[in-house]
Amino acid sequence: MTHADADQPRRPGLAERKRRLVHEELVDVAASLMAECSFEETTVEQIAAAAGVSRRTFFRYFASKEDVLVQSIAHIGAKLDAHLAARSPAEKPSVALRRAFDVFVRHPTDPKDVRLATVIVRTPALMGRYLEWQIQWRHQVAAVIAGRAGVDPAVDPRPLLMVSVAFAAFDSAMNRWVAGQGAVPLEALLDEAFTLVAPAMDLI
Amino acid sequence: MTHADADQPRRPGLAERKRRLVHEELVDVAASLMAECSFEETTVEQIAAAAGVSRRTFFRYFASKEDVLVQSIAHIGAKLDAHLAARSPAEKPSVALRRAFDVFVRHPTDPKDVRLATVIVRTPALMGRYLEWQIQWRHQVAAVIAGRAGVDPAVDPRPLLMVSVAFAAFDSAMNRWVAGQGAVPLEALLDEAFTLVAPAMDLI
DNA sequence: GACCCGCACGGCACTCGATGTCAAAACAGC
DNA sequence: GCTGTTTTGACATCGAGTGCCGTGCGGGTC
Repeated sequence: MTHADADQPRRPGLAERKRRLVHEELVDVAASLMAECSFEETTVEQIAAAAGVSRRTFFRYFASKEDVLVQSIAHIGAKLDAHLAARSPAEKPSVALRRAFDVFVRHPTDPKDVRLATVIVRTPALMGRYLEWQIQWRHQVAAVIAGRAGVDPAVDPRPLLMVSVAFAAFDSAMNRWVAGQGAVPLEALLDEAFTLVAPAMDLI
Repeated sequence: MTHADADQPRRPGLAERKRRLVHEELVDVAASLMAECSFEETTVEQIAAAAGVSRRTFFRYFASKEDVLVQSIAHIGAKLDAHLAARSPAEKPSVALRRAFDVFVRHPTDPKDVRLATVIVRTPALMGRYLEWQIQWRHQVAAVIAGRAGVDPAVDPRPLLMVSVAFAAFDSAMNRWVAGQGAVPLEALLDEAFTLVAPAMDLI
């Protein structure tokens, strides 16, 4: 690690802060290596060595090689349902859903986010893992939508369908965002995509 | 293999027919084993042994363990764009897309299809691989949609968005289909889902 | 029938991702 | 400085996936 451990080790506990540092370093090193070479060509051995830890330690921080990059997005997506639940039930679903996806936009745009998204989008294996997470989110968010409409998501297909359309819009925006290398703000792309498919999000 | 090689070895060539037989056997055995136990617990060793071939031969038929099940769907999905291209350009996109997805419905319903879909849907790793394929299809089908509307899919986000909505409807129908174990015909579920989101498929 | 060519198969060895085990090291609190 | 807990690294193991080579089988030629 670095030498910057000499400031106040007070608040979050020193061990915890070190752990976060190693975590961050692994993500950064991995994204860097995979941006240069491909995901497949980059081995866990290389990532661990570049971060200054052993291969075994790598797997104590991440369950799989894919997780090094996907976990960053995964923990953001886990907050989606909470953000949707915080919106007023009076809002139209299309508006509430659009606002819930603001959890993914950062101000100002972090170049590392663009790099991360780029590597994921162009690597089928990583996209696969990301989409696995998306399925979980879909059901969670659909449960919230069903709740505010007072229907049962197990028998009524509309909540999940509405949410799936929202994710289709999100993926469209994300793809255009990385295609333009982050030049066009993600917010604008989200607005455009969500507006186009809004009718299919207001099924209830 | 079996002893049933004594009929006319005329048309497709004997070697080719033997190869198809082994291919089919591997898919069937794999789906059966993975339906009993889980996908992860089932090893390639077991599948190969149950099919009467070596582990090495298994990988000459399938590039990966996931492919044993996903490849069956993959080769169907590869025909999607062709079926869409065969529709009249006068049709509304929502109708043309709905009809294109008829490539996935089989008459009568094959119980093996339901089993296959069930294993895939409930196994995250397999869903991931399936969704990787879906991304390819999305772009192919979007190219056809863009072509019939005379727009450039590289700059206009609408074709891909329309197709993504169609796949959201398809996935919804597929999920309900396996949830009901094939009792409700896939056609009816597709009709219902496509009707609900039709407005978002007629963007051009 | 003998020979040869092509091809699919099996066996072996190897890389790499992923996991369990264990001993040494780093840390926290006393 | 000592002790109990946690973290780490080294080793071993398993399964997925791949390259290489020898072999057996079918088909074609003389």
